[in-house]
Amino acid sequence: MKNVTIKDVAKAAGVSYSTVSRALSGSPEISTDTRERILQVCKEMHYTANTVARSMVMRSTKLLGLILTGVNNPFMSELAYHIDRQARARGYNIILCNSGRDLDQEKELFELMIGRQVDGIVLLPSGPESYESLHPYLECIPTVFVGENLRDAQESYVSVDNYRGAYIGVEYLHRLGHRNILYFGRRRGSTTHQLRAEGYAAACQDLGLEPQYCNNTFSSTSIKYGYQLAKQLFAQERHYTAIFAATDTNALGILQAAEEMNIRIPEDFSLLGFDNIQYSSLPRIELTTIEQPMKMLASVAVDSLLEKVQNELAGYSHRVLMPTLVERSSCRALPRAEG
Amino acid sequence: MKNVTIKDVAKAAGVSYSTVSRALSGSPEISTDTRERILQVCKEMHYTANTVARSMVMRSTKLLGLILTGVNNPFMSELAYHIDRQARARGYNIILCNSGRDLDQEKELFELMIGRQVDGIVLLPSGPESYESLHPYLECIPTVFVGENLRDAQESYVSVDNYRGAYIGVEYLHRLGHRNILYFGRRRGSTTHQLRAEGYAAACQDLGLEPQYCNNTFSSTSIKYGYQLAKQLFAQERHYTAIFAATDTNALGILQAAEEMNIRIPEDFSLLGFDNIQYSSLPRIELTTIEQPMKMLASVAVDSLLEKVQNELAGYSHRVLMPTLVERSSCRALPRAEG
DNA sequence: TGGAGTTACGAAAACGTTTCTGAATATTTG
DNA sequence: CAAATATTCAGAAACGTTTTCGTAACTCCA
Repeated sequence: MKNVTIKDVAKAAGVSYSTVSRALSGSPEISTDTRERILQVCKEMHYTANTVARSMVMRSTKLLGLILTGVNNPFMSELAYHIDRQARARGYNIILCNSGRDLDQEKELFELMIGRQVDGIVLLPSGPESYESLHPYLECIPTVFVGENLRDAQESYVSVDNYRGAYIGVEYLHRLGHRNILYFGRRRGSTTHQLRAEGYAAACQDLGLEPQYCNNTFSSTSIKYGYQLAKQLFAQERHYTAIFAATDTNALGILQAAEEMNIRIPEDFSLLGFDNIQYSSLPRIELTTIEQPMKMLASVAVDSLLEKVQNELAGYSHRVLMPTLVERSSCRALPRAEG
Repeated sequence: MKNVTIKDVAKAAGVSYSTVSRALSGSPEISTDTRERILQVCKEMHYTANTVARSMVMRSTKLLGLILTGVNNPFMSELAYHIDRQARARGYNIILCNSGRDLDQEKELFELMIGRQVDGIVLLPSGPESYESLHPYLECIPTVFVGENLRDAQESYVSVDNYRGAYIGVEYLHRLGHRNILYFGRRRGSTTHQLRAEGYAAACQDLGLEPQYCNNTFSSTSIKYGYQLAKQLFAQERHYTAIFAATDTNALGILQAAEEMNIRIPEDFSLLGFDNIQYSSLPRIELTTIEQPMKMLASVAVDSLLEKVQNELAGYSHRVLMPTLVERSSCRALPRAEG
């Protein structure tokens, strides 16, 4: 079962090795009985074709690079899972690379992947700067950006409609009777965040609400930053009945700060997140949130990447998916008196 | 920047392509000035070596297969992250494959990886059956099992000392004054679970405690199963002051059931987990648990795999790491009267 | 200055496939 | 039944590298 090549099979079957190749690839230029004889010999000898050699001549590795900032992030690991499933269903395998949210590493990884002759790259970018930073590579290798909204960039991307997501979030809180909704989290830095903030502002405008923000508009998206910012926030007087957190991780930080300061959610105020990472559905967390359809995101990402791979002149495509609200128990309806 | 080969460089530099190869590989059989001239041309032409072609002749792809049941599991994604970091530091990339805890898929993936000529495989197995099931492949390709304790199998593995982990868990609860500790979760099916149960039993014996189990000894490790089993359990009278859950996911299920039935933790009973997945450190969860040192696990796994890869006749190695207790807020000391 | 030893490089083989070209045999057709 | 056509296979080229082998050209010492 070790290192048996197509030549060994050919010798054993008494044919030339090109004939074996034809038998294996299902070419019509071969008689049925010799094909079956060869297939039989292949089975007996435990022949496994050498994909590397095939890649050389076919000029296609059937490999996709998956470059992300860190699989240990629950959002990314979920995406990675579905991307692998979808890719394998299409006959591809994926090479996983963690960039650590570092633009230089990201570049290095692109070079590495290009050297490895991957057929395409699925990129969960470090940030909006990635597009600029990777520009020279993008014309060498089919790439699809996922998660980040590239707007009018000349490159394929798949993302959720962050603007609309924020909008329906505000609508939901409004429907529950909330009239003072604080937006918590980044408002610029990435298009994702910018669009969410814009959607929030637009909904407020349309519903006649006064937009409210917390002072630090550049905080990171980690739980810890959410926690620190929330601590600051809770030291001040509350003028809101609901908080709309820009990400679930931010919301988790809020939860932690609230816990420490004996603030009850949703009794003292409602909390709405964005993303629906796995954490959010855990017992005692039960975060109401706007969901990114991860499986669909992954599926569409792979599909539009492969479209580009298989059709040189396919150009780029922008796919924007609809987010949906998932209700759990971090938001409550306000009594009529306050509405 | 597209498809420039070593021959193109050679032509541009006015040398044979073997000379270019020598310049790139740092061979001493070349004069310093031609080397530098060639390197310069390489840079100008944006030459990137074709790793696939190199793999063919070197008979090494510098690729490792990573086969696990699902990266969307927090334990695995954490491990995957560190495995990638460690592998890349050693000059390897990893191909990620999700087996879905399906033995047939696992086999298929092994065959696929062997066809792809990966240098070795890191396997987070579907279960203890994997060893038997994969036996024919294991002699074809260097493999290291991680997480699962293979005991006296003739194959490399890296795992935590599950027996000892359970033991120190019981010791800890005993120190807090608990004398009635219920063991919650699987007791057989995987060596991991078997060893944890054995460690629990041994500690009870040594400390003069009566071991207690819940009836269903074959439940799965998911949150949902933990939840269902806990619901059953809480319908009965409590004879314990602490529960030792076999896995953090089981503990999460317990938390959920307790929440629903208005049982408070740690006031009504203490809860101790095992694994220290990321979830466990979240606000409102704050699970005290026995930690598996993931980073170390990953690092040792890659190291012992590469040892096997680089030295044909290295044989196998068994590495067992020490778990540690991490205290959060799901356990409390019992008042003296009860101790 | 001539032969031995060293240095620097070109030519060619090899890695394991796929596929193109051509030829031998089998089959059909006028 | 001969000629045209189809079918089936062998041989060889190609993919882009690394490395072995061979050989010019150079260096060194007598």
